[in-house]
Amino acid sequence: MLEALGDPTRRTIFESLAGGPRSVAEIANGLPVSRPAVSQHLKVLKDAGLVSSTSVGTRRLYAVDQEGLAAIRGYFERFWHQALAAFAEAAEKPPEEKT
Amino acid sequence: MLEALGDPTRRTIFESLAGGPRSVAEIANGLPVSRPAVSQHLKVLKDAGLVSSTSVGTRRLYAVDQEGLAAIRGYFERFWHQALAAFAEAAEKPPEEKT
DNA sequence: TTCAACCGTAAGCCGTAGCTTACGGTTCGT
DNA sequence: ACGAACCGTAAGCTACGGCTTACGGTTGAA
Repeated sequence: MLEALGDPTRRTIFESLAGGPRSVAEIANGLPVSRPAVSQHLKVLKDAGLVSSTSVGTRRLYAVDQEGLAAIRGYFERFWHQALAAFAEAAEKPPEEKT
Repeated sequence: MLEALGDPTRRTIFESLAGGPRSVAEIANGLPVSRPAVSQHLKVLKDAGLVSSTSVGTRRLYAVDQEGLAAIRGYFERFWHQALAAFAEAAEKPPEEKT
């Protein structure tokens, strides 16, 4: 899931969807890559559950998937708390390593 | 920064640091890769500002960098709110596209 | 001071991710 | 019914990322 956002181009595409749904051609304009490339990236993002698509006429509108974004948010939230807890615990028992 | 967490192995390493500081050899044990590989991954994570290291004797203890983690957390937090705002706005004016 | 433990870096190989071009399928307009 | 607009997928090339092996440097112990 995070590997989908690892690629810079894909992350740019994802961020361009934050302002609302967009079509493939719209996204491709303003990007230094071809339209098929964008299409492939969108497929990856969709498989990762980060975006959703709806057909409108001949166009295809892509938008950020709320659940997917929430999942990532939750991931880092948990990570954050866990790291804080470990840090606090290590602050109390300073010399206690070796395993 | 997110591209550092794109690689699965690197993400595993990062997650293994959530429970507290660890040495390179400790991390390498339990992973299906060699120690130098772990070392290289740690370098990437460090350059990305996600981990920090301290020398203890001949060992090197790596730990998650609070600031780096906070930065990522903030990134998704902002993204989340922005996406919500765009979604709410789109819910009011249904037919209003074309740019 | 010599040996062992622990680690970072260089060199090199190999798989794959990302890009482009080319093609075929839908859908709307005329 | 024909053409144009919009898009997804296949094929193929290239660059790069991740891994291993090999080496050298530093620290602590005997």
